[in-house]
Amino acid sequence: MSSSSKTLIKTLIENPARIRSKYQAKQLHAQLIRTHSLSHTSASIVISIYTNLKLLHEALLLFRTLESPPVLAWKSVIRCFTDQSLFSRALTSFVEMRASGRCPDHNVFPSVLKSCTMMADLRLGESVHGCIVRLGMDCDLYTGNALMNMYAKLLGMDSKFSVDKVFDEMPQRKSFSEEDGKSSHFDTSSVDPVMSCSEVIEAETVIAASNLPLGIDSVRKVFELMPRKDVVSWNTIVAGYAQSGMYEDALRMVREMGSNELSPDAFTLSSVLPIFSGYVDVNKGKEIHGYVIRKRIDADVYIGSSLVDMYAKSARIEDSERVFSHLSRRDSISWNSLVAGYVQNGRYNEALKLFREMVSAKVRPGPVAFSSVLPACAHLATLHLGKQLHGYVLRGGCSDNMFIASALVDMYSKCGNIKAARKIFDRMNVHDEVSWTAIIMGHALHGHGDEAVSLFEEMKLQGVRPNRVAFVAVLTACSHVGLVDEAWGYFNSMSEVYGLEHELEHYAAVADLLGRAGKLEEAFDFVSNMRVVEPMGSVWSTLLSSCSVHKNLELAEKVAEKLFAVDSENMGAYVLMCNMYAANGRWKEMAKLRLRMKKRGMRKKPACSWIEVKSKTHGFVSGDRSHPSMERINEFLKAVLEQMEREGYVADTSGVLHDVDEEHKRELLYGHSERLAVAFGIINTEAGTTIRVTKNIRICRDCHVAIKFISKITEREIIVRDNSRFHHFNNGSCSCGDYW
DNA sequence: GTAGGGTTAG
Repeated sequence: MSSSSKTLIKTLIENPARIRSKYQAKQLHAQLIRTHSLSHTSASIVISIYTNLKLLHEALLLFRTLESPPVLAWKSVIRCFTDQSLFSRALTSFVEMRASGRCPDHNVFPSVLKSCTMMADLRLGESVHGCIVRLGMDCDLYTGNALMNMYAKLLGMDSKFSVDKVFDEMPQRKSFSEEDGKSSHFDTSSVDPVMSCSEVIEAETVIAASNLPLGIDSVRKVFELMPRKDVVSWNTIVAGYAQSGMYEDALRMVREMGSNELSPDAFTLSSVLPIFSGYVDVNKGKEIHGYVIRKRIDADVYIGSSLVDMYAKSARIEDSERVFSHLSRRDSISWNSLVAGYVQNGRYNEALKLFREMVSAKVRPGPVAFSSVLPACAHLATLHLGKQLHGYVLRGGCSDNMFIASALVDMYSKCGNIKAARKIFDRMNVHDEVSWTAIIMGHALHGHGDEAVSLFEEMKLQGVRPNRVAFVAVLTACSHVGLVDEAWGYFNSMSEVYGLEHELEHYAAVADLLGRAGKLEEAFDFVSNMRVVEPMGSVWSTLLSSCSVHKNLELAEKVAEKLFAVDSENMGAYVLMCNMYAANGRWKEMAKLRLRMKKRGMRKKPACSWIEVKSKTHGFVSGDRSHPSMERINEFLKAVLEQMEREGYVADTSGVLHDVDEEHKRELLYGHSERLAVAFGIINTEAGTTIRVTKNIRICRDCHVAIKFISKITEREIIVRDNSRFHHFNNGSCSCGDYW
C-alpha cells in the first residue's frame, strides 16, 4: 500500500463528512480491513458514516463484529434506528448500551427521547429524564428540546410520576447510579417496578393535588431550566400550550419570543393559527395571514392547511378556497383541510367533488380523509357513494379506526340502512361516547325509541359517561316514540347526576316531545320558562309544528308571535300559519300573512324528494311533470290507486290547503313528490328491492297512509327519510306507529 | 440532532 493511500484513509477517517456515497463508504471500509487498521475507533467511525448515509444494514453488520462497541458506535445505530422509525429497536439498543456500562453522551438523548415519544412510553421517558439529570445533560439544547417535545406529546397520558419527582428524586434512585451500570432498569420488557408502592402512591397524591395538566407543567419546567433556548424550544412550548387548550399562554409565549429577539416562523404560526378559528376572532387570524405573506412563508404547506382550516372554521369557506387555490404544493392534509371545511360549512356536494379531485390527483385518501368525507354522504343520504367509500375503507384496512367506524355507523343510519349501521357498531372492539351516540341517534331516527333507550343504559353500564350530545340523542329517541316520563328522567339526570348544563338542543328535544305528545300547554310553559342565552327560534318553530299537528290554532298564534319576535323571516312558520288559517277558513288572516311574505320577498321552498336508482339520483318536485318517466309513473300510480281503494284507502284531502274543489285536491295529492319518487323506484327496480326516498320537508299525512298501502300491495319495504326521521313502511304499516 | 397542519356523534 502506498503511503499516499494511507494518508487518504487517515484524512477520510478524520473527516468522515467527506464521504457522500455508499460506494465511497464501502471502499473506505474495505481499505481499512485490507490494511489491518480496523480498530474499535475506526470501525465506529465507519459505522457512523454508514448510519449518516442511512445504511442501517451495513452499519449493523459491522457493529455486530465489535466486542465492546464504543459510545460513537452505539449512538450511531440508536440514531439510525430512530431515523428509520424503528423506535423499539432504538430503545432496546439504548438499554443494551447502558447495560454494557457505556456512559451515554448528550447527542444520544434526543434520539432516545424521540423513540420514547413515538412509542408513547412515558414511563421509560421519565426514567431517561432522570438519567439525563443525573448526568447533568439537561443543560443541552437539543436534549432539552426533545424532553419538552416528549412531555408535550404525551401530556394526556397517565403517569406514575410527576416531573418534580424526576428532578428531586431520580438522581438518588439506586437504579440510576452509574456504578449500577448493569442494572436492567432500562430493559423495556422488565416488569420490575421502578418505584416502590409507597412512592407510587405518594406520586399519585401529588398529581391528584395539582389541577394543571401534568404534561404541560413538565414542559414548562424543562423550558424554564434550559440555560439556552432556540426557536425550536420556543416553538415546542407554544405548541404544547396550544394543544393543551391554554391559548392565552401560547399567545403570550409568541409575544415573548419577540422580546427575546426571535421572530415567529412557519412552525410557530401553524401551531397558533388553529387557536384563531375556534377561540379568538378571525380578524386576528387575518393579521397573521398578512404577517405570513410579508415573511414570505405563505407557500409553506403547514401554514397553508392551517389557514384553510382557520377560514373554514370561521365560516369563511371562500377564503379557504382562495388560500387552497394559491398553494404551490398540496399534500394530503391540504386537500383534506378543504374537504373537511366544505363539510363543516354544509357544502356536501363540493366536499364530494373535491374528494374525487383529490383521488384523481393521485393523492391517496387516508383515515382522516375518510372520516372527513363520510359525513357528506350521511347528510346527502347518498347510500351508493357511502358504500363505495366503505369499500375503499375496507381495502385500505382502516375500518378499525374509531373515527371512521363512527362515521360509517352514522352514514349508514342516515342513508336509511340502520341494520348495516348496527352491524358495524357491533363489530367495533371498543366504543367511545361518539360511537354510542351515533348508534343511539340512528335508532332514534329510525323510530326504535326503546332500543335507543336501552343502548343508552348499556353505554352507562359499560362506564362510558354520557355527554351533552348523548343526551340530545336519548331525548330525541324519547321524543320520537312519546316516552314522556323517561325523557323527564333523563332531562333531570343531566344536571343532577352528570353536572351538565341544559342547552338549547335539550330544551328543544323536550319541547318537541311534549308537543308531539299533545301536551301543548305544558310545552308552551316549559319553553316560556327556559333560560338559555342562545336564540330560541328553533324551539318555538318545533312547538309551532306540534300546534299544527294537533290543530290548535289559538296556541299556534301565541307561539308564532314569540317566534317572529326572535326570527321574523322564518319561512316554515309563515307556511304553517298560512296553512292553519286556510284549514280554519280564516282566509283574511292568511292573505295578510301571504302579503307580509311577499313584501319581504320570501318564497315558499318547494317540496322535493330524491331517490337513488342504479347509482343515479333522481329528484322530484311536487306537481312537476317534467321527468321523462312521468307517463309510466302515472300509469303505475293509477293502477295501484285502484287496488288501494279496493282495500279501503280514502284520500285525506284535509292537508291540501288550496282553495280548490275535492277532485282537484286529490289530484294535487297524487302529484306529491314522495309519491312520485316511490313510484319511480318501484318501476325501475327488481321485485323485492328496498325503496329509499329522501324528502326535504315532513312527509304528508295522506302520503303516509298511501305508502303504507303501496308497501303491502307491491310487497316492498319502503323507507322514507323526511327532515326529522325515517319511516319504514312494510306490509301495510309504518315503523313510526303513526306517531310523528 | 430537536419543532408544526386536517378527522367521527347534535
